[in-house]
Amino acid sequence: MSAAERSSDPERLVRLLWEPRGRPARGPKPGLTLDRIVRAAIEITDAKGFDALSMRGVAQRLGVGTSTLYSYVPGKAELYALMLDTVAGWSSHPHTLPGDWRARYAAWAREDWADFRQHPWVLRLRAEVTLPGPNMMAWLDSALRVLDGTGLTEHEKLATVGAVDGFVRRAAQDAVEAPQGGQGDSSGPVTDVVAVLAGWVDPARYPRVVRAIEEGVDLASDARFEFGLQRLLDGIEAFIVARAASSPAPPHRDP
Amino acid sequence: MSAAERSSDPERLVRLLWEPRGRPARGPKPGLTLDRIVRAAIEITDAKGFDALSMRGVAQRLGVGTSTLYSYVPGKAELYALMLDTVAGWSSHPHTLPGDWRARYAAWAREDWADFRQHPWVLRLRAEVTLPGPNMMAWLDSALRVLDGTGLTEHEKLATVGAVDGFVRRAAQDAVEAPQGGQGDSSGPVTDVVAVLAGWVDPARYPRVVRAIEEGVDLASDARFEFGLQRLLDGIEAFIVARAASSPAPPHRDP
DNA sequence: AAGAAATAGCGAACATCGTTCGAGGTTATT
DNA sequence: AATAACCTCGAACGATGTTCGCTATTTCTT
Repeated sequence: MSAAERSSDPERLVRLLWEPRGRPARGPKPGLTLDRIVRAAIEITDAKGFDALSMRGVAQRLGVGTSTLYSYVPGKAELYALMLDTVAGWSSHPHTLPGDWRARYAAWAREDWADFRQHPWVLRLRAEVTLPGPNMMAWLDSALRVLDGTGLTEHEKLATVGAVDGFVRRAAQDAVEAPQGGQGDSSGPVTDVVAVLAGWVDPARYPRVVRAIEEGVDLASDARFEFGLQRLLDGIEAFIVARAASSPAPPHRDP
Repeated sequence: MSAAERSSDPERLVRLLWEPRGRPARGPKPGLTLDRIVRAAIEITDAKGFDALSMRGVAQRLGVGTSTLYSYVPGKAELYALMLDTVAGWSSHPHTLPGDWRARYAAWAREDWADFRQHPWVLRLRAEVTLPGPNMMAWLDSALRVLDGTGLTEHEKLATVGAVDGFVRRAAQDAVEAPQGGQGDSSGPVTDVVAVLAGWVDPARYPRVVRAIEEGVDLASDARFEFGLQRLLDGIEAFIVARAASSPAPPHRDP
């Protein structure tokens, strides 16, 4: 059973994520901080990949014994949660971006699209962490705020945020898995796999996939990303416009 | 470094996924089959969760020594790939569903939406496996086939498939992480986390999130899923219609 | 000032995991 | 019969996350 699955103490994780961290009343001065640990973990993961992150590695980077970390973090699952909330803090809040809701969502999506490709391990993290931290929550609140005055219900707003975010993540995952990644480097194990694969796959069985490949689809291209994004935003905008036409739309509600 | 990250021999994985498996020329009769191993792994994962899957567990379930598995599978990463392609075989091919492209995509999305919630570990698998198998490829070919005659380019078709799939995955992940999951059971560690969380989060800092919660949003509700799905399909349909209007649309191309 | 309490640091150990090795047994070809 | 190819598997290797017990340090209590 891996670290990310253990249930552990939920309250401790919540406190760790949400409680302002202060110096304890007694005992020796801590030589480390939670932030330094999380930062070291992120640096390692950025440099060597998600699977290269280990508690021993983090400790070594910080020049402490491995077990020292456990005075600060209950376990690796909690470290994951802290890492994820930290990177959530990097994203700019959608409601501070310029333009109307559509421009703001598009800008947010493009920013995430770039970030995910630069830090692919965030995609892995999100698959393992379930508890949101303060930064994630603040970001979500901002994303919902962008939809103020659109006439959408709260349910619809949340569904909208999820739809856009889901699209971005899937597109980024495709791009990360893509053989070339648009970087011009055609060597490496991934490309090898595709090359070997090409020898085994029967073109007659998958004519449309083969045709797409022949036409040179690039899973990591911005054009592909933009197409999906615009279609999605089109659908949302059409709904907002249609609803506004069918009922008066107050710019702000007051009960 | 975890099993899923090792590069290993790409060709061996490709052969394992793609080559029809026949009895070897000499040597004793194999007591196992790849299918039995994969099936056992899926059963364990279904019953005890993704992180409870271990090579030792699979061997034990099959009544063999652990190292025996390595005559059939190079490693756990390859087992993951085989598991994923096996579940990909469960999905019905979109082009065999009734209706036009929109009805077919909606039906596929709903099917996946149900499957992902019943087998949440598939979401974890997809985050780790990058090489597609024959079933996945056949499914993709079918999904592209549904868009025949829509006037979309190959790039656009692929982007469309990815957009819908991304939406479904994100919605399913939300649903899986949701505290109640619509099952009426409000105990368990996840709910504990939310309960504890409620005590720490400051409503004033996240007014819109709090309001959504107060209005009783259910991340696992079908209504939420349908809303996002329909908006996305709306956007795609509008694009198809607009393009058809601007240029003659041959039902089939021929060069 | 002195003792108690609480915490930090950490080496060593534990349990588990994926994986490899090598010996011994089985089957089909030569 | 001899050989080559393969299967099986106990034992071991290396790595991981985590716990334990001890010492040292700082602060609170008296």
